[in-house]
Amino acid sequence: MDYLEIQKEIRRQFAQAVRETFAVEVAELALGIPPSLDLGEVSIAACFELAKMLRRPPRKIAEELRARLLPFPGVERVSVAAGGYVNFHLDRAALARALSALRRGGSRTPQPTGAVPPGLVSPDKILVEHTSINPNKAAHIGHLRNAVLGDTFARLLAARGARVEVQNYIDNTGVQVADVIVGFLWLENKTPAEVRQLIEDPSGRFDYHCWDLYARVFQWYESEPAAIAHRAVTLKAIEEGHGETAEMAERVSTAIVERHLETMRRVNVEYDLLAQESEILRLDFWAAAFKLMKNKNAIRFEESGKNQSCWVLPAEAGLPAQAGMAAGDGADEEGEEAKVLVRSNGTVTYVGKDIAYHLWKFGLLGKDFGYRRFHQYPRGRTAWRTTVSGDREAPSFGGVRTAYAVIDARQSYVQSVVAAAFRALGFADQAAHLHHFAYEVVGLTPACAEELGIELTPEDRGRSYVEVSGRKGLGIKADDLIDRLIEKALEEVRARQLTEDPAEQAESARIIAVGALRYFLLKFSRRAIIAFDFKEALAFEGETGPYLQYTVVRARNIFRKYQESRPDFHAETLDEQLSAADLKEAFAGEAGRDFWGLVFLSSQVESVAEQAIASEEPAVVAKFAFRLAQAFNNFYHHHHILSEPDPARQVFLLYLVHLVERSLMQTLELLGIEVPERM
RNA sequence: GGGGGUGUAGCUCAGUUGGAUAGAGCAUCGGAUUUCUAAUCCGAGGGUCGCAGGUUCGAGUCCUGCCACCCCUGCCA
Repeated sequence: MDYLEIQKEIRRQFAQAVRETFAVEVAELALGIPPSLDLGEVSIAACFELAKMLRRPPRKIAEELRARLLPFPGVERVSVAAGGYVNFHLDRAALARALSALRRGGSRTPQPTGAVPPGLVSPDKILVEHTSINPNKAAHIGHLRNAVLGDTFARLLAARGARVEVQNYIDNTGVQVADVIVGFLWLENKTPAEVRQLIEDPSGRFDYHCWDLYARVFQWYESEPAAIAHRAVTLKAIEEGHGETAEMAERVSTAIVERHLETMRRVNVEYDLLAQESEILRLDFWAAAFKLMKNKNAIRFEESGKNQSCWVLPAEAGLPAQAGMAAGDGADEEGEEAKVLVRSNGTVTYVGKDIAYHLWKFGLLGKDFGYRRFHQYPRGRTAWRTTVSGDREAPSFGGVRTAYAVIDARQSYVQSVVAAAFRALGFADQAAHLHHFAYEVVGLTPACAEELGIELTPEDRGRSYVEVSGRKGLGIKADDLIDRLIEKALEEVRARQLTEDPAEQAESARIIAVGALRYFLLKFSRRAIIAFDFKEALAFEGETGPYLQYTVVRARNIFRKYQESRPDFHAETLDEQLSAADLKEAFAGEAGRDFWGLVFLSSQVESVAEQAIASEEPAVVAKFAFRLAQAFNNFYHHHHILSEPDPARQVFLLYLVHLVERSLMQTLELLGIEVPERM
């Protein structure tokens, strides 16, 4: 039995013991870990609760239960501690053996992939939507946080056996794209041919050009308010989907999407499907959703009032209370406010389109996209893109029972509107499986902002962070940051003189830079606002990705060196050289405790992954990886393995190193962090 | 006005669903390795867990009321 199985068994048997002894049920039995390994590995505090119910001292209850719990497979003994904790002391040799089996043959973490054969709509498939950047300019660090969180979450789900489909929503017909097109047409006076040339120019960076252009368009709108009229005209042309303007928008947004995919590929993020708003429009997804909502009376046409001539989702539908001003001023404001889905001019709002998209995700729309291949990743995955008429050999997408949408916390209200619409339609079950994976934005520390040449007010300087602004062109572009990280990592790699080969140096620098970045973005819980600071983000020491990578390299160096004189050696066979009695002895007593601590920690990878999924918190895995690495580094300092004179003990130490290396490696794969050959 | 979030060491943050003696990293100071690489390890100082009540065997964690900061509250997306 591995750790997860033992936990499950303890829950079951403890509940049963309580039932049989006291004829009461314990609900949601929480398992803990005692403060010291001497007190056991699994603890239950339920007896304090039971004491009240049974009117008996908790310690007595614990004692009574303890007697009933043995024999227990995988558990050596059960003890009662402090006022009434029931603690389980696991059979160390047995757990180590189970862990070896679990870690054998390298990582069995399946790659997240959602490619399901056509026609096979899968209710157990899980959809993760992330990234979803407006395709009108280069990606920035906030987008990286979204993508890395979503990608890591998808990896976690896949590692726990789920079939995962990763979608990236492309709002290619929205205002933000329109604004950039306005810039090309009226600020730069470019013809479609010239824009195409700009896209294809290998010496420039099209996404960076758009970044600046977008900011210039906003300056223009501010200095000449009349100019904003161009936006509506352009947007209308894009939505209608024909003519030169629409073609330009299509070309520009596709070029930007390609840049985004490349940027994300650099940080080990891939997608299965790009779901585009243009197809939601062209294939009348909205019309289908609209009809559905009308038929089920989920929405209402307003004859009067401030939303006159609009179709709205009424507040009664269960919208969260956000509503208007207090009625005290005598105005005829209503206490509750409805959400407009169709404007008085007949156009649909963003929320409306999002409802249609989400209905499709759950297979509730009765319509489907066409699909065409868009990008082939080197490791074999294919990113598909929605089209009007599709490719016959395309796999099926959507039609899931559970969907996660990684969207920043500012959009919580809008996301709750989508769920409310689901409930109003009678899709309560689907609404409950529609998870808004909310995370906080990335800001800049005032010092960092000033370093970038952003002028700050004295008030701003006092804040812990300042907001980035795409409209002002203020922020840190993802690729610039990655470049800087690689540059710094390369300096460090060269300084260590481990290799002369420039290709290996470059590869190591890339891996280290990406590891540092991904860990930096993952180590904060998703509700924390990250105040970005170059010093912290570029750190390679302490609680960082490179620290984790270095730990794995250290472990591997031991084997590398050991193997030099023993070419036939295989770490996989170490397990066989140790009997149960050997293991039992090695983990016993004062001396064995630290060894055992390493194994016990290593055995928690799966349990930590489950916890991260349940709490939708990838940081849990990041923190765990760091703890495991720290424990190993401490061990590494205290035990010199290659010079160990006792051969039996040396085998055991090698065995430990191997277990930790496999476990840490598996954890890093969950985090999307690679490990270089040498560091 | 209403809804949501946050408040823990000088700084940046964890805190396993209410449990056993509040923890890391950075920064500061002091130590360690002729050895499997120091991108490492050990140690020290540093805390009114925003404030005040409450709930109970037990509260950083839950409930109430304040205070501070942030976000949302569009016929923008």
